[in-house]
Amino acid sequence: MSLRYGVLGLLSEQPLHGYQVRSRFEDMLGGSWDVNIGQVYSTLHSLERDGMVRAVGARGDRGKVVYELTDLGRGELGSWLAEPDSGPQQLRQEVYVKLLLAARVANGGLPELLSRQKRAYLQRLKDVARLEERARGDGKDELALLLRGALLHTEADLTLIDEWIEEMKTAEGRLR
Amino acid sequence: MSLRYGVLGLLSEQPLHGYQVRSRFEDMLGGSWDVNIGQVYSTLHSLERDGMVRAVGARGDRGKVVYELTDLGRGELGSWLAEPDSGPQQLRQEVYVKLLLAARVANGGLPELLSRQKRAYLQRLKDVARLEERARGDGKDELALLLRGALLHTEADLTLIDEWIEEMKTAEGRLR
DNA sequence: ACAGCCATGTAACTTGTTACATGATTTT
DNA sequence: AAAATCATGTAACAAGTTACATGGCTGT
Repeated sequence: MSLRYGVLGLLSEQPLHGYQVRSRFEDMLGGSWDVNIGQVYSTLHSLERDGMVRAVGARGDRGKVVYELTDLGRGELGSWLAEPDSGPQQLRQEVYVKLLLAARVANGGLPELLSRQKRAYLQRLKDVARLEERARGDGKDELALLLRGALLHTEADLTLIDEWIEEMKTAEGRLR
Repeated sequence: MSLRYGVLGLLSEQPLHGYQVRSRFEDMLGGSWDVNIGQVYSTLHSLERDGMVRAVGARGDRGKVVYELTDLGRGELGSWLAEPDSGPQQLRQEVYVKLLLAARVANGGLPELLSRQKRAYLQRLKDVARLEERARGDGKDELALLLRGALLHTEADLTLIDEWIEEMKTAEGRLR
């Protein structure tokens, strides 16, 4: 879904062809999403089918096909943007399922998994912090803000892991 | 992917049939994922095709088909559980794309979107807090921990939104 | 000439969603 | 007898990934 609206959003600034859409999208997200070029084209085709975009003019320069938003597409984008993201929190993320299952079926292995997961998060924290600094240096303020968000989320995951480890310790204590 | 491993994990405790898998899975996640029963069956079929599970015995009680883990499936589950969740932070979430696009193309509407989004998060915070209390009351400690995680993540999103609002104010100030 | 990028596309596949069809058993 | 729940499945679709095919243009 994100790519579909991403394409609409980028086209709302100016007409673009597929290859440009990809590079702008990746640029917008600081290269954190390797947008698949094949998917860009099928998204454009499906948007065209649905009357959201239209190919403008004949094939240009090197067989380029430039697309522009239709009124329908502009309206769709507008209402999507106006709507806040709700929907219940994603408990079904892979980590969560993994931790729950580990607690159920691999009780012996749980402490190791927790500490390994903690190390992975600490690494991610470093990576994200570095990316954020770079984005701020490049003057990409919006991207920097998003990376700040990623950092906050990673910190949340770390807190959760630490609390889990704590809880395991006290549960162990109760058993003795 | 989560459902695939979720099924493997649940089957590692004991053989189950499709309907049981769904109810255990939903129970495990506190009903926060309405697992589609059709998908449970196709996942079981695909796991069977890949040699991870096998139907045990003939059709029982009411046409029930009970599945059990194979050695291959047990091994696959084990290595998945042992591996921490890495992979770069999900910048490509719908909210992020939406906020970035709103900043680019709907500058006038951005403040409204931010405050609407903030209200949505505050509502989510309440919902999750209520779910967590209920889980704790029911003695579902692992689920309660996960919901605590969801709460921490929602707080992270709130912090991000607030920082964004702050940044917009100071940017406005610079323009005057 | 060749490597590498620009540019468009197709095919096969996986995960997940929605909706439907079928029938047995249990509860009201 | 009707409704709800248990139980298994299929079909059609949406979104995304991976891999491949094709050709033009640019720089070495």
